[in-house]
Amino acid sequence: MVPEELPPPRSTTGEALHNIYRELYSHFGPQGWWPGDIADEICIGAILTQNTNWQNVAKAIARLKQAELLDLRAVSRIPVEILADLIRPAGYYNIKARRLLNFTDALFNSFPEGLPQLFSLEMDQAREFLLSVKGIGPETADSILLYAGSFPTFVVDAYTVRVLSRHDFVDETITYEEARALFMEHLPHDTSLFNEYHALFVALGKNYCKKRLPSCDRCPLKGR
DNA sequence: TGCCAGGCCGGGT
DNA sequence: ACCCGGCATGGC
Repeated sequence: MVPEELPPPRSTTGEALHNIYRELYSHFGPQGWWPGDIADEICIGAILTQNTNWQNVAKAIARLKQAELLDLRAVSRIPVEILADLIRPAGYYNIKARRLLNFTDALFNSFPEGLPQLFSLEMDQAREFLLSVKGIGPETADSILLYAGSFPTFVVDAYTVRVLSRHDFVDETITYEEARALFMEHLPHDTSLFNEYHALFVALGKNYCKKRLPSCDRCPLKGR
């Protein structure tokens, strides 16, 4: 969603969140995360990228694609040891292989038709289901809902909290659900807005708001 | 070279 | 309800 389409904010918090979005968007432009990718690949990527650089995840995804396994039904049939070896470049490969199979097992047991059936639920119910899978926490669940299911849920990650706390907008000890509620309560529930906004936080965190080297001199949010 | 990356779980307080 | 160690590869 382009910032010009934002409806007028109804609170000072909403206004601040609008302004942050406008500034990030004008600086980085639309990010277009996972636009044409199929839902299966997005779910797999969401699990593989847990605490991991996307570059490494891309290597693992390429290996799965090469093996014709970029597909949840196919993944569900692979022995865990083989899967672990395939995704090795993503790091934490043993635990992530187990998590991928936890997900496909739970998915096809509860929803024989797979993702379309899961995504036919109400968002909160689909979220509950995802959170019940061992290895899927709130960020992974929200990523799957937003980027694979096109549900309007806000994805909070380490970058989000770091950016907001560096600019004294929230305390750095804020919980996941608190941070998510901040966005859900003060922004329109729009999938394309939440898609871009999350990706913009990542862009800022990677390029300016790094963990070390707080060289915020050129930060687009400088002074906010 | 060491630090970091688009978290989450399990055991201990 | 928090806190912390473990999980692992590859890039800068």
